Amino acid sequence: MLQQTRVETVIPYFERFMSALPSIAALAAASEDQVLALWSGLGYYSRARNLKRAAEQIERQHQGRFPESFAQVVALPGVGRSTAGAILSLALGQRHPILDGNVRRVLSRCFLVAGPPQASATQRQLWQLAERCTPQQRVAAYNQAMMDLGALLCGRRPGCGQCPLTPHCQAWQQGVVGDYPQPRRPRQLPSRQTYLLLITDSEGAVLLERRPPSGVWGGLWSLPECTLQQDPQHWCREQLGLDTELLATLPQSRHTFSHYHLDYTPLRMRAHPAGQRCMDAGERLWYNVNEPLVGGIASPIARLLAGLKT
DNA sequence: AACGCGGGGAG
DNA sequence: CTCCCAGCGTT
Repeated sequence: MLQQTRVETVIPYFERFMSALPSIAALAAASEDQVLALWSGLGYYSRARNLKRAAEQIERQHQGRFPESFAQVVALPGVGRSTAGAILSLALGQRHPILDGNVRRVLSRCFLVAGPPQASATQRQLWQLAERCTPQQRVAAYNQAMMDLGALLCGRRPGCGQCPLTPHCQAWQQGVVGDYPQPRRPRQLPSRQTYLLLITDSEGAVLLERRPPSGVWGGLWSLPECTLQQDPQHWCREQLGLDTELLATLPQSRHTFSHYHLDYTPLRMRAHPAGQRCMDAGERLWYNVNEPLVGGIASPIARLLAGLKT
């Protein structure tokens, strides 16, 4: 959960998740829908699918006991070098470096590591520094301290006056702390437009459909979409076999992903009871918005559904 | 080496 | 608005 996500954001999700699925066995046995429902709103949903796969792998390959070697831990789905190092150093005291956003910032400033942050040369240099700086003793305390330093003092507006590393920090000695690490080059995000169809039946249930297993919002439940060039009612008849009437056009909103903008216009539509064939192999369902989540729902979709609650 | 992958909080 | 967060997997 903490990959690319702030601690304060994670805490309530973590509490809820651990209450519902308190063990590796429970997670492995849970449905992907339940796991995604618990993850809904956190983003980067492949983490949730990988976490469940990791639990299954531990059950199958490690007899349900969490592995304790680096090679076995880093082989778990969704666990890379830094996460494996964090798990084994913090939980078991093993000597492994970590390199998250906090450590990257501290090391970049301390040792004047230039270059684009994502470039492999920069990465290699930072990992080498992380390895060389990691002590033989008290590794858990060291790694935790590096992350806390990056989070509390060595952030966007650094508090060098209180930092214990200033005697060693080259950026501070040269007065160039603000220049490190080098910022990512800003990218121009493309935008995509769509209608989101809020189709309700005579009982007020909303039609949801499952998104493909890969890509944005993979495996989550979402609303039917059609392009602005298509006629929504015609589209519903052709694609869903539903006779509909258009009730209202809601204001356009923008949802920004890490790599594009989604400009969506929600349409309130009512399905006429005549045609009800739109349940394709469990990939579509009529959802009562007053009931608990049936699976993962992305935040913008959840907000729209919440607007339908009675 | 570059890209895909969410959502939100802080400034 | 912009920036970036306890990064990883795929191509």
